[in-house]
Amino acid sequence: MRFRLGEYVPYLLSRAGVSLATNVSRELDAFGVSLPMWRVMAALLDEGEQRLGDLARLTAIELSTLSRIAAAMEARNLVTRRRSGQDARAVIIALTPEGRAKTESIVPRAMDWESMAVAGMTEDEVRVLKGLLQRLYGNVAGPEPLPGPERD
Amino acid sequence: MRFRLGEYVPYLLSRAGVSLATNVSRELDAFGVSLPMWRVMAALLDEGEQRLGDLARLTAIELSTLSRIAAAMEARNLVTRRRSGQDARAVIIALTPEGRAKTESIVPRAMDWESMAVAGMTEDEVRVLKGLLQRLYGNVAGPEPLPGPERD
DNA sequence: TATTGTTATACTCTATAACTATA
DNA sequence: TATAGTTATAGAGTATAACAATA
Repeated sequence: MRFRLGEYVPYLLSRAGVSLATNVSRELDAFGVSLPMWRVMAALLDEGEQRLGDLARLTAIELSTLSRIAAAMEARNLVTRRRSGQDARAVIIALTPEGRAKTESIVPRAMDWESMAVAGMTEDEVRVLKGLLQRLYGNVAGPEPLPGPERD
Repeated sequence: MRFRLGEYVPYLLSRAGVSLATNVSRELDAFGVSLPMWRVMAALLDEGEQRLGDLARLTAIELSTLSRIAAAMEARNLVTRRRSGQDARAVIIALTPEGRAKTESIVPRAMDWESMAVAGMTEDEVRVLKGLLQRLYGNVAGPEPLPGPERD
């Protein structure tokens, strides 16, 4: 059984993701935010204010890393951090007006990055790609480490 | 225009890639190799010995990082480094017999990781996913930074 | 001069664990 | 006791640039 790198899904996924992330990071320099910061901003713009832990899951950023990123973003007036009223242990992260404005200024470029990534694909192919990536994530996400090759 | 995180390809790609990579890294601990090392080993197993620069492109690992990884792998007898005969500037990286044996011992588990990632997908869907990821990579790879939203 | 790698630096993210505050 | 975050530390990858050897 030969191992075919060019047909191996984890490789194809990683390679595409790394290359796209590298390009996007470079573009984000012009906006003065890092890629993880942009992910946080995009998540907050779409989903509204979030508990830090939920934001970590949403962005796939490790919690302690996100804690520091959130602190840096607060220092730059992009987000606020406040204790939850319901659960005083939880911290709610929310976009400031400045953060929202900056995020909205990036969104049009972000759409360009997506267009570039899927250039040459039909709308239907893009839809299929999104669906498959969502399903793949569902298979590999979650607290369970790695159940096994089949999940049924 | 609302920004839909759950429909945004770069996000879906990153989220899936990060989650899968985290799982795979954890599994690779048992083999005593890091994820970047496994990528290098898999590339060498499939494509044969490579110049360092080609290996960097193949694995999407930054060149200076790969240089250090290759040194570490050489120290562990997984690969050899030798100067190319045709171009004495170039360094050829090749699997040692031990490196090859270790790589081949990982391959079956690697196939499991892929199976887990695509669980629930038909063979046809997997084929489509691979094709789309390859095309996406083609759109975002290359020396050109970011040409624009359309490439025609 | 340009290219291939190596090395060094500064920065960032991850993994882990210890710790605080709250539930 | 368990959970939500914070903080500290060690390890590793990235970006960048300076450098050596070769083309």
